[in-house]
Order: sequence, then structure tokens, then C-alpha cells
Amino acid sequence: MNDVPNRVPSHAPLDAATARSVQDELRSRVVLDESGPTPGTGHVTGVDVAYDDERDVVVAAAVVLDAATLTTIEEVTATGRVEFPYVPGLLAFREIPTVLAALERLTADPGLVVCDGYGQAHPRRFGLASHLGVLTGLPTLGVAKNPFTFTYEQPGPARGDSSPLLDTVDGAEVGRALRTQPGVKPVFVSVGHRISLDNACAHTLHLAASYRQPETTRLADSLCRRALAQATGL
DNA sequence: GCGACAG
DNA sequence: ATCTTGTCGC
Repeated sequence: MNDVPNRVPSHAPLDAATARSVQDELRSRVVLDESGPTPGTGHVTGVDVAYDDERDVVVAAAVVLDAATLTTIEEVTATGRVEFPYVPGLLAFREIPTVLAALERLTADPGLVVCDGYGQAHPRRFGLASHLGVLTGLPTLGVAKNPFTFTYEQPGPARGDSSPLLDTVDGAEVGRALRTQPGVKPVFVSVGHRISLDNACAHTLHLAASYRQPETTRLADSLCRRALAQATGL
């Protein structure tokens, strides 16, 4: 008898060890040889999540923008229960279920999805953006506010300056520290699925015309916070 | 073995 | 992520 079930109830609690094996399994499906959509064309969608761990509520938001004008085409939210704690390296398991629910509510084509977190810049090369890309088949990229366990040299001071984000262990370039605003702390860009690092940075720079964070992230962030406040009841 | 560690 | 007022500045 095999003591490992080949199917698990979708709501069965997932332990950390199992979650890591799921990442190792899905990682082989990541596509890294596509350059991705051209910046400024089609749709770009920002996704983000807000939590109320007290009440066990999580709200995800997805905001679709016209990439050329950065105007909002559609915005949706989805509410769920927190079913996974924050564990470094396993953030996707906490955020993705509700993010998927939000994406399913969209009527517009998401186009490129911009995530709040990492893709390749991950201990097992399978961060939130990679995970969401594999599950949806959509091109994805990750933009994070912190370098996690990776190292980098300070990029130049000008907008657009960047430097490699390196894995401390094997020295691989897992992403890039990108200066989106002059003299402001860089953001950390990495590839999720079906996009090149150069193109991911180009998209991020295009989307961060006025602020440090890309407009997609800013809009999705404020939307899910507002929705959470409403769901929680002020 | 213990701590650090995207959000 | 979240706890949290006013305040400095463009």
C-alpha cells in the first residue's frame, strides 16, 4: 500500500514540508524562455492581499489597467479565510487561493500580472509570482520592497539604474534591484513566468512613473485594504 | 541546532 | 502584513 494519498481534499490543512514539495513539483512548469509582452501594450493587472488575522479574514484585489494609459479597466475583490500562516518561503500558500478567486471574477483579459513579492528570487526559485504564473498560465513578474535573503550592490542614483540581485549561496542572478525613482530605495524585481528579467524591469519602470511602487501594486493595495475594512466592519 | 527571512 | 497622529514638504 502507498501511504501517500494521490489526491488530497482541497481544503485539507497543508503542512510546511508538503508545501515545499508542492513548490518543487510545480517549479518544473515555469517557463523562462519567453520575453513576454511589450511594455505599454495590452493589459497589466496588479494583485495584492490584505489580512485580518484576528478575524481570520483575507481579501484579495485585482486591478486591470490599460498598459498604454495606465487607466483602470476593471477592478474586483474576493474574500476568504486565512488557511495558511506566514512562513518565509511559503508566502504563496497564504496569498494565492484568494488571489485566484479574484482573478476568476475578472471579465477583462488580465494580460501581464504584477505581484507583490518574488518570482525567481526565492530559496527554491519558486516565489509567489512563479506560483501564480504556473497556476494561471499568465505571464507574471514580482516586485518586492525588500531583498529577502539576497544581496545586491547599491544601484546608481538615477531612475532606471539597476544592479543584480544575487543568491547568497550560488551567486546566481535571481532578480534585480531597480531604482524606480531618483534617490529612493530600489524595488526588487524578479521574473515570475513567461517573461524575461530585462522586460520585467522595463514593465516595472514603466508602471512606476510617479512613485517607487508600480501603479498596479498601489491600486491593488489600496483596493484590498478598503475592502478588508469594509468586510471587517470599520 | 538556532536564527533570519517576500507579505 | 499589522499596530498608528500628526506633520513636513512639493
